[in-house]
Amino acid sequence: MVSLNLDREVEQRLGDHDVRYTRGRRVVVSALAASDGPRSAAELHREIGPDLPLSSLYRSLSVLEDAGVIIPHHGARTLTRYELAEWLAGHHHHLVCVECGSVEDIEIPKKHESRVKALVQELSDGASFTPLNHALEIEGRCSKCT
Amino acid sequence: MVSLNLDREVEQRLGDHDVRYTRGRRVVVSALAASDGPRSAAELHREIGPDLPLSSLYRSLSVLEDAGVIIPHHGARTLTRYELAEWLAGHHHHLVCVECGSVEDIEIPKKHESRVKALVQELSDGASFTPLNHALEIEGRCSKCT
DNA sequence: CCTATAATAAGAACGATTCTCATTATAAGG
DNA sequence: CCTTATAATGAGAATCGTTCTTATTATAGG
Ligand SMILES: [Mn+2]
Ligand SMILES: [Mn+2]
Ligand SMILES: [Zn+2]
Ligand SMILES: [Zn+2]
Repeated sequence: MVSLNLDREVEQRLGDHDVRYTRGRRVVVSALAASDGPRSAAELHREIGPDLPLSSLYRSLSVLEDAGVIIPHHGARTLTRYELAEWLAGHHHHLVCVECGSVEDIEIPKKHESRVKALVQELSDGASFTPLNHALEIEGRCSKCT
Repeated sequence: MVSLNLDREVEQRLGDHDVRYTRGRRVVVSALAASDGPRSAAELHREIGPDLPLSSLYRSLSVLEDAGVIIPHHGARTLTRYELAEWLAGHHHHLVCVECGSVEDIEIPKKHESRVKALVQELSDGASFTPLNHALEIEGRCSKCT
Protein backbone atom coordinates (compact mmCIF):
# COMPACT_ATOMS: atom_id res chain seq x y z
CA MET A 1 0.00 0.00 0.00
CA VAL A 2 2.71 2.40 0.95
CA SER A 3 5.13 3.71 -1.62
CA LEU A 4 8.63 2.30 -1.56
CA ASN A 5 9.88 5.85 -1.76
CA LEU A 6 7.86 6.88 1.24
CA ASP A 7 10.72 8.61 3.02
CA ARG A 8 11.73 10.37 -0.18
CA GLU A 9 8.23 11.69 -0.74
CA VAL A 10 7.72 12.77 2.84
CA GLU A 11 11.07 14.50 2.86
CA GLN A 12 10.09 16.36 -0.28
CA ARG A 13 6.76 17.41 1.18
CA LEU A 14 8.24 18.56 4.47
CA GLY A 15 10.86 20.51 2.54
CA ASP A 16 8.08 22.31 0.70
CA HIS A 17 6.74 23.30 4.09
CA ASP A 18 10.13 24.46 5.34
CA VAL A 19 10.38 21.93 8.12
CA ARG A 20 13.03 19.27 8.63
CA TYR A 21 12.51 15.54 8.44
CA THR A 22 13.98 14.77 11.82
CA ARG A 23 14.48 11.52 13.67
CA GLY A 24 11.29 11.91 15.72
CA ARG A 25 9.24 12.62 12.62
CA ARG A 26 10.78 9.73 10.73
CA VAL A 27 9.98 7.25 13.44
CA VAL A 28 6.35 8.42 13.54
CA VAL A 29 5.96 8.11 9.77
CA SER A 30 7.59 4.72 9.88
CA ALA A 31 5.28 3.46 12.62
CA LEU A 32 2.21 4.68 10.76
CA ALA A 33 3.43 3.11 7.53
CA ALA A 34 3.68 -0.22 9.34
CA SER A 35 0.15 0.00 10.75
CA ASP A 36 -2.92 -1.61 9.24
CA GLY A 37 -5.09 1.21 10.51
CA PRO A 38 -5.01 4.61 12.23
CA ARG A 39 -3.10 4.95 15.49
CA SER A 40 -3.40 7.28 18.45
CA ALA A 41 -0.58 9.17 20.14
CA ALA A 42 -0.69 6.72 23.04
CA GLU A 43 -0.61 3.70 20.73
CA LEU A 44 2.31 5.13 18.80
CA HIS A 45 4.12 5.95 22.01
CA ARG A 46 3.72 2.37 23.19
CA GLU A 47 4.95 1.10 19.85
CA ILE A 48 7.86 3.49 19.44
CA GLY A 49 9.03 3.43 23.03
CA PRO A 50 9.92 6.09 25.58
CA ASP A 51 12.86 7.46 23.58
CA LEU A 52 10.40 9.79 21.90
CA PRO A 53 8.62 11.73 24.67
CA LEU A 54 4.88 12.15 24.39
CA SER A 55 5.16 15.91 24.06
CA SER A 56 7.53 15.52 21.14
CA LEU A 57 5.35 12.84 19.60
CA TYR A 58 2.35 15.13 19.76
CA ARG A 59 4.30 17.93 18.13
CA SER A 60 5.53 15.61 15.41
CA LEU A 61 1.95 14.61 14.71
CA SER A 62 0.97 18.26 14.54
CA VAL A 63 3.78 19.15 12.12
CA LEU A 64 3.08 16.13 9.93
CA GLU A 65 -0.61 16.96 9.84
CA ASP A 66 0.07 20.58 8.88
CA ALA A 67 2.26 19.37 6.04
CA GLY A 68 -0.46 17.01 4.83
CA VAL A 69 1.61 13.90 5.45
CA ILE A 70 -0.87 12.41 7.91
CA ILE A 71 -4.54 12.94 8.55
CA PRO A 72 -6.59 12.60 11.73
CA HIS A 73 -9.30 10.01 12.14
CA HIS A 74 -12.04 10.52 14.73
CA GLY A 75 -13.65 7.16 15.14
CA ALA A 76 -13.37 6.85 18.89
CA ARG A 77 -14.45 8.95 21.79
CA THR A 78 -11.89 11.41 23.15
CA LEU A 79 -9.12 10.03 21.01
CA THR A 80 -7.61 11.09 17.73
CA ARG A 81 -5.91 8.49 15.60
CA TYR A 82 -3.67 9.31 12.65
CA GLU A 83 -2.83 7.63 9.40
CA LEU A 84 -0.78 8.43 6.35
CA ALA A 85 -2.59 10.75 3.98
CA GLU A 86 -4.22 9.14 0.98
CA TRP A 87 -1.64 10.45 -1.51
CA LEU A 88 0.79 8.20 0.40
CA ALA A 89 -1.36 5.28 1.56
CA GLY A 90 -3.99 5.21 -1.18
CA HIS A 91 -7.72 5.79 -0.83
CA HIS A 92 -9.44 3.29 1.40
CA HIS A 93 -12.15 2.89 4.03
CA HIS A 94 -12.45 1.50 7.54
CA LEU A 95 -13.85 -1.32 9.59
CA VAL A 96 -14.57 0.02 13.06
CA CYS A 97 -15.16 -2.46 15.88
CA VAL A 98 -17.82 -1.21 18.28
CA GLU A 99 -16.58 -3.67 20.88
CA CYS A 100 -12.84 -3.07 21.18
CA GLY A 101 -12.59 0.20 19.27
CA SER A 102 -10.02 -1.05 16.79
CA VAL A 103 -10.02 0.40 13.29
CA GLU A 104 -8.77 -1.50 10.28
CA ASP A 105 -8.14 -0.31 6.75
CA ILE A 106 -10.12 -1.83 3.92
CA GLU A 107 -9.90 -1.27 0.21
CA ILE A 108 -12.86 -1.50 -2.06
CA PRO A 109 -12.77 -2.57 -5.71
CA LYS A 110 -12.38 0.30 -8.16
CA LYS A 111 -15.74 -0.26 -9.79
CA HIS A 112 -17.49 0.06 -6.45
CA GLU A 113 -15.37 3.02 -5.53
CA SER A 114 -16.37 4.91 -8.64
CA ARG A 115 -20.04 4.24 -7.87
CA VAL A 116 -19.61 5.64 -4.39
CA LYS A 117 -17.79 8.63 -5.79
CA ALA A 118 -20.60 9.36 -8.23
CA LEU A 119 -23.12 9.08 -5.43
CA VAL A 120 -21.14 11.50 -3.30
CA GLN A 121 -21.01 14.01 -6.15
CA GLU A 122 -24.73 13.70 -6.78
CA LEU A 123 -25.64 14.21 -3.14
CA SER A 124 -23.29 17.16 -2.77
CA ASP A 125 -24.70 18.87 -5.84
CA GLY A 126 -28.16 18.62 -4.36
CA ALA A 127 -27.00 20.38 -1.20
CA SER A 128 -24.71 23.05 -2.66
CA PHE A 129 -21.87 21.37 -0.87
CA THR A 130 -18.35 21.12 -2.30
CA PRO A 131 -17.09 17.58 -1.66
CA LEU A 132 -13.38 17.08 -1.08
CA ASN A 133 -13.35 13.54 0.16
CA HIS A 134 -15.57 10.84 1.56
CA ALA A 135 -15.27 8.18 4.22
CA LEU A 136 -17.23 4.97 4.40
CA GLU A 137 -16.97 3.65 7.93
CA ILE A 138 -18.32 0.18 8.52
CA GLU A 139 -19.20 -0.34 12.18
CA GLY A 140 -19.56 -3.80 13.62
CA ARG A 141 -17.65 -6.53 15.41
CA CYS A 142 -14.19 -7.57 14.36
CA SER A 143 -13.20 -11.23 14.13
CA LYS A 144 -11.65 -11.13 17.61
CA CYS A 145 -14.77 -9.72 19.23
CA THR A 146 -17.39 -11.96 17.66
CA MET B 1 -37.88 12.94 9.97
CA VAL B 2 -38.73 12.41 13.58
CA SER B 3 -41.72 10.38 14.69
CA LEU B 4 -44.73 12.31 15.95
CA ASN B 5 -44.78 9.95 18.90
CA LEU B 6 -41.18 10.64 19.73
CA ASP B 7 -41.79 11.29 23.41
CA ARG B 8 -43.97 8.21 23.66
CA GLU B 9 -41.31 6.01 22.10
CA VAL B 10 -38.48 7.44 24.16
CA GLU B 11 -40.50 7.05 27.32
CA GLN B 12 -41.11 3.43 26.46
CA ARG B 13 -37.44 2.80 25.76
CA LEU B 14 -36.27 4.48 28.94
CA GLY B 15 -38.83 2.49 30.89
CA ASP B 16 -37.35 -0.70 29.47
CA HIS B 17 -34.03 0.46 30.87
CA ASP B 18 -35.51 1.29 34.28
CA VAL B 19 -34.76 4.98 34.12
CA ARG B 20 -37.18 7.87 34.26
CA TYR B 21 -37.96 10.28 31.46
CA THR B 22 -37.29 13.41 33.45
CA ARG B 23 -37.49 17.05 32.52
CA GLY B 24 -33.77 17.34 31.79
CA ARG B 25 -33.84 14.29 29.57
CA ARG B 26 -36.93 15.50 27.75
CA VAL B 27 -35.42 18.84 26.93
CA VAL B 28 -32.29 17.17 25.53
CA VAL B 29 -34.32 14.84 23.33
CA SER B 30 -36.43 17.75 22.19
CA ALA B 31 -33.40 19.85 21.28
CA LEU B 32 -31.86 17.00 19.32
CA ALA B 33 -35.14 16.33 17.54
CA ALA B 34 -35.17 19.95 16.38
CA SER B 35 -31.60 19.82 15.04
CA ASP B 36 -30.63 19.22 11.44
CA GLY B 37 -27.44 17.47 12.53
CA PRO B 38 -25.56 16.19 15.56
CA ARG B 39 -24.96 18.55 18.47
CA SER B 40 -22.32 18.73 21.18
CA ALA B 41 -22.95 19.19 24.89
CA ALA B 42 -21.80 22.80 24.64
CA GLU B 43 -24.06 23.48 21.66
CA LEU B 44 -27.03 21.95 23.43
CA HIS B 45 -26.26 23.89 26.56
CA ARG B 46 -26.25 27.13 24.58
CA GLU B 47 -29.52 26.16 22.94
CA ILE B 48 -31.28 24.93 26.05
CA GLY B 49 -30.06 27.60 28.41
CA PRO B 50 -28.45 27.57 31.85
CA ASP B 51 -31.48 26.03 33.58
CA LEU B 52 -29.99 22.65 32.79
CA PRO B 53 -26.47 22.61 34.27
CA LEU B 54 -23.69 21.19 32.13
CA SER B 55 -23.04 18.36 34.56
CA SER B 56 -26.68 17.32 34.38
CA LEU B 57 -26.70 17.70 30.62
CA TYR B 58 -23.70 15.40 30.34
CA ARG B 59 -25.36 12.83 32.55
CA SER B 60 -28.56 13.02 30.54
CA LEU B 61 -26.56 12.40 27.38
CA SER B 62 -24.91 9.42 29.02
CA VAL B 63 -28.20 7.92 30.18
CA LEU B 64 -29.85 8.48 26.80
CA GLU B 65 -26.90 6.90 25.04
CA ASP B 66 -26.95 3.85 27.32
CA ALA B 67 -30.63 3.41 26.55
CA GLY B 68 -29.95 3.63 22.81
CA VAL B 69 -32.02 6.78 22.37
CA ILE B 70 -29.11 8.82 21.07
CA ILE B 71 -25.82 7.94 19.47
CA PRO B 72 -22.47 9.74 19.50
CA HIS B 73 -20.88 11.17 16.39
CA HIS B 74 -17.15 11.81 16.24
CA GLY B 75 -16.60 14.10 13.32
CA ALA B 76 -14.64 16.81 15.06
CA ARG B 77 -11.52 16.86 17.11
CA THR B 78 -11.98 16.55 20.89
CA LEU B 79 -15.70 16.95 20.67
CA THR B 80 -18.54 14.47 20.73
CA ARG B 81 -21.80 15.37 19.09
CA TYR B 82 -25.02 13.44 19.60
CA GLU B 83 -28.06 12.74 17.50
CA LEU B 84 -31.22 10.69 17.83
CA ALA B 85 -30.61 7.02 17.11
CA GLU B 86 -31.64 5.81 13.69
CA TRP B 87 -34.69 3.91 14.93
CA LEU B 88 -36.00 7.36 15.87
CA ALA B 89 -34.50 9.66 13.24
CA GLY B 90 -34.18 7.28 10.30
CA HIS B 91 -31.01 6.14 8.56
CA HIS B 92 -29.05 8.92 6.96
CA HIS B 93 -25.55 10.22 6.29
CA HIS B 94 -23.57 13.40 6.88
CA LEU B 95 -22.05 16.38 5.17
CA VAL B 96 -19.06 17.47 7.23
CA CYS B 97 -17.59 20.91 6.60
CA VAL B 98 -13.81 20.87 6.94
CA GLU B 99 -13.83 24.64 7.33
CA CYS B 100 -16.32 25.40 10.11
CA GLY B 101 -16.79 21.88 11.47
CA SER B 102 -20.54 21.85 11.05
CA VAL B 103 -22.26 18.55 10.34
CA GLU B 104 -25.51 18.29 8.44
CA ASP B 105 -27.80 15.32 7.94
CA ILE B 106 -28.39 14.05 4.44
CA GLU B 107 -30.63 11.30 3.18
CA ILE B 108 -29.82 9.23 0.17
CA PRO B 109 -32.36 7.67 -2.19
CA LYS B 110 -33.36 4.12 -1.28
CA LYS B 111 -31.94 2.60 -4.43
CA HIS B 112 -28.53 4.07 -3.68
CA GLU B 113 -28.81 3.09 -0.06
CA SER B 114 -29.42 -0.53 -0.91
CA ARG B 115 -26.37 -0.51 -3.19
CA VAL B 116 -24.23 0.83 -0.38
CA LYS B 117 -25.67 -1.73 1.98
CA ALA B 118 -24.82 -4.56 -0.39
CA LEU B 119 -21.30 -3.22 -0.77
CA VAL B 120 -20.88 -3.06 3.00
CA GLN B 121 -22.03 -6.66 3.33
CA GLU B 122 -19.68 -7.83 0.61
CA LEU B 123 -16.67 -6.07 2.13
CA SER B 124 -17.46 -7.34 5.62
CA ASP B 125 -17.79 -10.92 4.42
CA GLY B 126 -14.35 -10.72 2.89
CA ALA B 127 -12.87 -9.62 6.20
CA SER B 128 -14.79 -11.89 8.62
CA PHE B 129 -16.30 -8.76 10.08
CA THR B 130 -19.88 -8.56 11.36
CA PRO B 131 -21.37 -5.29 10.12
CA LEU B 132 -23.94 -3.57 12.29
CA ASN B 133 -24.16 -0.21 10.61
CA HIS B 134 -22.33 2.04 8.20
CA ALA B 135 -21.66 5.73 7.91
CA LEU B 136 -20.94 7.62 4.74
CA GLU B 137 -19.36 10.91 5.71
CA ILE B 138 -18.91 13.44 2.94
CA GLU B 139 -16.19 15.92 3.80
CA GLY B 140 -15.96 19.25 2.04
CA ARG B 141 -17.06 22.85 2.25
CA CYS B 142 -20.59 23.82 3.18
CA SER B 143 -22.44 26.54 1.30
CA LYS B 144 -21.51 29.13 3.93
CA CYS B 145 -17.81 28.36 3.72
CA THR B 146 -17.37 28.26 -0.05
C1' DC C 1 34.14 27.16 14.30
C1' DC C 2 30.00 30.82 14.86
C1' DT C 3 25.60 32.08 14.70
C1' DA C 4 20.82 32.24 13.63
C1' DT C 5 17.15 29.36 13.50
C1' DA C 6 14.63 25.04 14.23
C1' DA C 7 13.57 21.23 17.10
C1' DT C 8 13.24 18.96 21.47
C1' DA C 9 11.66 17.87 26.16
C1' DA C 10 9.75 18.60 30.70
C1' DG C 11 6.08 20.15 32.83
C1' DA C 12 2.26 23.52 33.25
C1' DA C 13 -2.06 24.70 31.37
C1' DC C 14 -6.33 23.73 29.05
C1' DG C 15 -10.86 21.98 27.70
C1' DA C 16 -14.04 18.36 27.26
C1' DT C 17 -15.83 14.88 29.93
C1' DT C 18 -16.53 12.04 34.05
C1' DC C 19 -16.83 11.36 38.93
C1' DT C 20 -18.13 12.36 43.89
C1' DC C 21 -21.23 13.31 47.09
C1' DA C 22 -24.52 16.06 49.42
C1' DT C 23 -29.20 17.57 48.38
C1' DT C 24 -33.69 17.13 46.20
C1' DA C 25 -37.41 14.80 43.69
C1' DT C 26 -40.25 10.82 42.91
C1' DA C 27 -42.83 6.53 43.33
C1' DA C 28 -44.84 3.03 46.07
C1' DG C 29 -46.77 1.44 50.56
C1' DG C 30 -48.86 2.14 54.77
C1' DC D 1 -51.68 12.23 53.15
C1' DC D 2 -46.97 10.63 55.49
C1' DT D 3 -42.80 7.60 55.10
C1' DT D 4 -39.27 5.75 53.09
C1' DA D 5 -36.40 3.73 49.65
C1' DT D 6 -34.54 4.79 45.45
C1' DA D 7 -33.44 7.76 41.54
C1' DA D 8 -32.01 12.11 39.82
C1' DT D 9 -29.82 16.47 40.26
C1' DG D 10 -26.17 20.00 40.70
C1' DA D 11 -21.89 21.94 42.26
C1' DG D 12 -17.42 21.26 42.08
C1' DA D 13 -13.32 18.20 42.03
C1' DA D 14 -10.87 15.03 39.30
C1' DT D 15 -9.35 12.97 35.00
C1' DC D 16 -7.48 12.54 30.54
C1' DG D 17 -6.12 13.67 26.01
C1' DT D 18 -4.01 17.42 24.01
C1' DT D 19 -1.71 21.96 23.56
C1' DC D 20 1.28 25.57 25.27
C1' DT D 21 5.47 27.56 27.50
C1' DT D 22 10.06 27.90 27.95
C1' DA D 23 14.66 26.55 28.68
C1' DT D 24 17.90 23.58 26.41
C1' DT D 25 19.91 21.24 22.46
C1' DA D 26 20.67 20.27 17.53
C1' DT D 27 21.46 21.78 12.87
C1' DA D 28 22.39 24.29 8.56
C1' DG D 29 24.96 27.76 6.53
C1' DG D 30 28.39 31.26 6.41
MN1 LIG E 1 -7.03 4.11 7.20
MN1 LIG F 1 -27.17 12.75 11.65
ZN1 LIG G 1 -13.04 -5.76 18.10
ZN1 LIG H 1 -18.73 25.27 6.79
